[in-house]
Amino acid sequence: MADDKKLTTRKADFSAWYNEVVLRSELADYSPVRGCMVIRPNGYGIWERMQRTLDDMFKATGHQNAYFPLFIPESFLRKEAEHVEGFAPEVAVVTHAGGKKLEEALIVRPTSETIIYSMFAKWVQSYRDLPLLINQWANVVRWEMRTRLFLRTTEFLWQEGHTAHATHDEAEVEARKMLGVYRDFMEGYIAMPVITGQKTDAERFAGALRTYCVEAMMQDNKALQAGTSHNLGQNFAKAFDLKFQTEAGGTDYAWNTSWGVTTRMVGGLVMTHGDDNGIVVPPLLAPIELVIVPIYRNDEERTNVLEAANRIAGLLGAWDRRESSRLRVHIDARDGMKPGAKYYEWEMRGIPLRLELGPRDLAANQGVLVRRDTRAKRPVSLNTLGEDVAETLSAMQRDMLAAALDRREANSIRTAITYDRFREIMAGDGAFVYAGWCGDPACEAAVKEETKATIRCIPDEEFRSAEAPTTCLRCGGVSTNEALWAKAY
RNA sequence: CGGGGCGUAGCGUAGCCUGGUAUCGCGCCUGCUUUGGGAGCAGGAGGUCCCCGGUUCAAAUCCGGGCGCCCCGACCA
Repeated sequence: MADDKKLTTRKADFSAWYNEVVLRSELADYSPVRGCMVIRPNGYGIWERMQRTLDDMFKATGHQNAYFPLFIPESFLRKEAEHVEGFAPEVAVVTHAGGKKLEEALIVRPTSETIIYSMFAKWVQSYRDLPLLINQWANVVRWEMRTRLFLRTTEFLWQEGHTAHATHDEAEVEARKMLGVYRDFMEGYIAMPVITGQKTDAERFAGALRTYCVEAMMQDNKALQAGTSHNLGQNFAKAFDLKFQTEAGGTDYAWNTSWGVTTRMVGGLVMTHGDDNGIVVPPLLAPIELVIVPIYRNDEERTNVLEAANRIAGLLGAWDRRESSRLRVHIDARDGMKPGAKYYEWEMRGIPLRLELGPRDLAANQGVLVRRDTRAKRPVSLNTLGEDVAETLSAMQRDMLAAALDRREANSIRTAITYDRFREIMAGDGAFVYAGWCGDPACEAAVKEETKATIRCIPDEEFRSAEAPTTCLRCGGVSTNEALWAKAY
């Protein structure tokens, strides 16, 4: 009777654990169409909070939202040579509509560079029209071979920022700035520490000059690319004739950037914080921060406890945490379900705090407060509950980031190792390995072939080792870059 | 696309070898008793056994064909 209630443990089978926990916490479900998923209210609630937070951050950095169409003329994709090569294999194409074959097939956007820069070309004439800073929230479709809930689905939700600038350097600053926004968001809200850095040519976005990324370590020591930001140079501007008159009176092609994060972040959240009891949602992203579970043995107690629960929920809901947001409180008043069963359910769903409230507590003017991350219980006075809850939530938010950071560093290797040792590590538990690279794509490819590990990025200064590696991990030649090597999702 | 597994009630499954009343658990509904870590009893609802064809008096079961899904690889946020 017990076994089917327990999750497969992370240790036994991380991949099976992930699938089960996503389904059982009701974040998402499979759809009738292969590779697509339905995002259920629990999952969408987290996404909505991610969206709202990021959207505010984009606005604060001067961006405006707009919306561009789902369908793009097939010919647009072909205008940028590298871009079409990168995306053609995974593009869904509409050939028939309105009962007729279309004269020109339409592609379902896999990303919107082509349609957006073709429109920018109409809107930009002068340097005075720059910079143009646009973001859109949208769905995109990429026909993937193998899919996994949230991590890789045929259709996914994302935001894509697209900007146009007068100079290369200005575009570069923008690309780096938005990478910083992503980092702040992931560490500050998802409590998911990331390494920032630059992609090698092999992993660079098709059509970009340079691609920057944020990479996070999951609990199986694999890397998750959680977001990317590209300096597109003038590649798309040239393809779509996005020109402007310069201050000096000449004409030049604009410099573009694009940057995006997706619903994949929800998967990152799950694999960063989840445990064998379910998911753990960081307080700032939790649709419900505190659930009150009333305990009673008869109608009279039920009436009293629920009355107290409602009073408390009302007070907490009005509790001002200085940023003038309200505590998001839910009372689980379902009858005929034992308190223990409710505990398990809310733990599976990762709700940050639980307040157990029974007759004995009321008599003592207290409740029992339980943290989801540590599952630690402690009695709290009802007189100071607002302060206690607010403090516990911020402590939990901090502790979750710290724990994830500790785990990442404990599973990172910065000392020089032989290639044989590297192979052992990648065949075993995996790790983030900081090691030298000669710069030759052939070495990078050979490592991938032999170990499944890839260069996740050339880490930014702050993440590099105190002493730079001197030799290439694979060939032993002179290292030109310190690289972060890991297996990836 | 290669390898593996699986399609039987909402979910998980037994039955298939050896053809004959479709099994069990969870969940769901009703009632009563319960409720401080996954409640108990009683009653009840729920099925194109993935699809099409064949063999047979009779097919979940045997035969042929198809479809779908999941897992592992090659491509990718």
